[in-house]
Amino acid sequence: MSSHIRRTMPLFPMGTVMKLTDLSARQIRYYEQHHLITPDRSEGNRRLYSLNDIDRLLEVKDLLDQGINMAGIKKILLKDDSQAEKLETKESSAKPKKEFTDEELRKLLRKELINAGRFNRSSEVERRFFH
DNA sequence: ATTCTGACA
DNA sequence: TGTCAGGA
Repeated sequence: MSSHIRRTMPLFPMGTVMKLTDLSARQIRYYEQHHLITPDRSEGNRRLYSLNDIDRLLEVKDLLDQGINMAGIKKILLKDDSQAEKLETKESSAKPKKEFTDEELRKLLRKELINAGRFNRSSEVERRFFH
């Protein structure tokens, strides 16, 4: 019931998302313009992506690798959204999409924690991935 | 060093 | 989509 805040919490900068998804910054920003993702912004106007954003980008990459164009991807993903909303409104949300192994996340997140941890000590992130 | 927006030889 | 400029 609070997993939502976790998956929507703004966590990673562009560089990390690029490595995690294997997509270029250009592509990632392009998909945002097409409303496939809506990352938050830091005070310095830097994009901050959530775990949901990562999952969404990986779905986009899958469809892309399948030869589907932006129009098709939008149709598929935006349809998923309307369905997900109807489910949430009905109390029954089920979206188990863990595309990463804990090791992968820990490795890529360690650097984030070194920085974020400096300001946000013993944060939600640390408890989630290192305990 | 990293990311951002706008633009296109 | 890549890539470069000019800022933050």
